[in-house]
Amino acid sequence: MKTKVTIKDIAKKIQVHHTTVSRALRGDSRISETTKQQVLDCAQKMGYEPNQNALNLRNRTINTIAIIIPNISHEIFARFVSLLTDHASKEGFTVSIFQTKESYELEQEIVQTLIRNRVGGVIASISINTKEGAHFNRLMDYGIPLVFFDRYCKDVNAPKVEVNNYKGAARAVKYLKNKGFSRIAHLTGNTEINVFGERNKGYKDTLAALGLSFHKSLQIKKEFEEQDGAFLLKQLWDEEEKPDALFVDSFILTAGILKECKQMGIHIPQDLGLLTISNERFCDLVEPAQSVLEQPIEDLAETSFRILLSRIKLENSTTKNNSSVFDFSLIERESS
Amino acid sequence: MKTKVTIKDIAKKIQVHHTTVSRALRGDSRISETTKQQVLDCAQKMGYEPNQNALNLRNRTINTIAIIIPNISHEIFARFVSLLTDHASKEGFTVSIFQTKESYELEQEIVQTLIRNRVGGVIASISINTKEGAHFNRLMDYGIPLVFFDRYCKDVNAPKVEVNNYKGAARAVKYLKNKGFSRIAHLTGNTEINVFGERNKGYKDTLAALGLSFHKSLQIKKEFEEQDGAFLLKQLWDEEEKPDALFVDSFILTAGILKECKQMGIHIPQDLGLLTISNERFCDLVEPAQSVLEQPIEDLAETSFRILLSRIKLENSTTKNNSSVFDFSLIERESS
DNA sequence: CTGTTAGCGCTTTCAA
DNA sequence: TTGAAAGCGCTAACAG
Repeated sequence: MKTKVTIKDIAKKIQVHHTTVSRALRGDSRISETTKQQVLDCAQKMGYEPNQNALNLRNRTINTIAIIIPNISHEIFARFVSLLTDHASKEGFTVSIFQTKESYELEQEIVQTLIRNRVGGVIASISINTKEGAHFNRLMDYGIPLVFFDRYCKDVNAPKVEVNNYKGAARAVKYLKNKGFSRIAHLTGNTEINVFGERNKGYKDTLAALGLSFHKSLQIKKEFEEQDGAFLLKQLWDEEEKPDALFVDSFILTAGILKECKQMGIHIPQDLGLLTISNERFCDLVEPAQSVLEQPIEDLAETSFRILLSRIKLENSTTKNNSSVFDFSLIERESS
Repeated sequence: MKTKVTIKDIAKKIQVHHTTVSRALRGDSRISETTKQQVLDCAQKMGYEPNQNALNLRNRTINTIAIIIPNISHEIFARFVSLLTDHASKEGFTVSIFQTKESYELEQEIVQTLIRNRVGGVIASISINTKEGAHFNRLMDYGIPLVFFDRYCKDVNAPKVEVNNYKGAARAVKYLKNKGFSRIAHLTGNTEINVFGERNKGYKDTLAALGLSFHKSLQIKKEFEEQDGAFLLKQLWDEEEKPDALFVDSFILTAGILKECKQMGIHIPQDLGLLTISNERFCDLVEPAQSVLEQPIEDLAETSFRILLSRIKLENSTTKNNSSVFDFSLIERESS
């Protein structure tokens, strides 16, 4: 208990100055082999571990990067984090994960914590309730590199790594039309957020382009929950003109919809086609197996990290704002 | 860009000593209201943020706790982390998450990183490949409080928060027998790990107690993957005496099993009953809806944090080793 | 090859 | 009510 060994302890032990110990520990070439060995042995024996806080303070450089996400228990974020951690640890970085729980206030607090900790870099996907990006701008004022992925603040000038949501939605609508559906509704989130807004725009534009007159966009302006799906379905079913297919922005909603359909005796895809944006594993296990638009998470994670790393290394390049856009993959299953 | 304001900058600005600034910032009662206001205003204006590294170094106390888990993309861990973060942030702690990816080596590295960072406390669930707990003992040597949850090292004397795996397995076997199944196989992980070992023991003992002669335990000694489930099922089906029910330790395996069953024309639960230990959402959406043994994650998270917090506060109480054990919930659905 | 000095940003004595 | 001095653990610049 209470083994807190410092370089001074080692120094005292073997009768040299603590700077010598510091040098030996870092393999400075100017230290004699004998003392170097002595120091190393002694450090080993005493169970020395460098104090990272002291190093951070001294060197003003921190090998920790932080990820800010709405909720780790969404498959897409969990997998993104997992992949990103792999990349980061290969480069000697430690990754800390922070959840906003879709709260603007919490997001601001988190960013403040990161500034105080002077983290080396930040990768973020903003909460559904975030509109203003002042907190992220402060982060960059402090010289902390920032990269957005998926969801971002329009008023923050940071690199973005994202999926082409407009194109994806267009593809979804075209696909559903080809499958014989013509009354397609879109269940989405707050369209003031880039991802939902662009999907909805892609949806609307494509309906128009294809000459489909039915259109109905329902927004959920908070964190998605299963019951929202059930609620929306009932609402749609109460109306005079029902949809014959749904383009859904989250599998959580689809889960609620599926359960409600079972209750109401709605058959999928005969009565209602479903196409969901989702990276959930097990989408193919549900009944019926769900068609999905999948994000290329590997690409997103790899690219986000690569861009962040380059920013961290050339600490000052504010100039070019290299962003990346990838495409969804459409996976056809039984639900459409 | 490059706004790094320190208390000295503020001090210079308003012509006082930097210690005065420090005091004012922390609301020291001995500072006059006027200077206090001046300092606060100035700090605000200059965008001052305290340097947490300096604080940590100075105060030797860190408001960060770390969670070590095998893989964040397992629902149970994701939800545990999510809940724990909530509790921690309420108490002013920041949570960092680390994944071992079921690698012993990575786990050791992570623990070393945490020692170097002098984190305030650690909550851990060990990797499948970890047998020795020397690294965790070093952590405690450094005076860093540790609490295990779910999976732990037997040779480390730290509080443990877990589920009664023996009892859960016993309950599973009894339940399956009551449902009319008699040839029950157990698909599990490395039984040298506490959770798998105890489940397997509970399984075997209960078979014996109930007078069931068929018993077959298959272990997967690495991270579970879907294909393992398919593989194990085929293996079981090749044998002369087939099981009529499976007690499965992870939904990932069950996913593989379900797909293989579909291919092979095995009907569930008619040909084969299934009961899985799982906290996956959407277990009720798959076909057929899966019966599960669920862990009380809320209790686990809340208790783990509470114990850790008490350890952090009374930094020295090595004496009483308060652990907790909870029970599984059995949720019956169509698969059994 | 090794020791001295100074300082990263902050707080805590001890004096005034 | 404020200032001066010292130090948390470490490294870098400059001597020797």
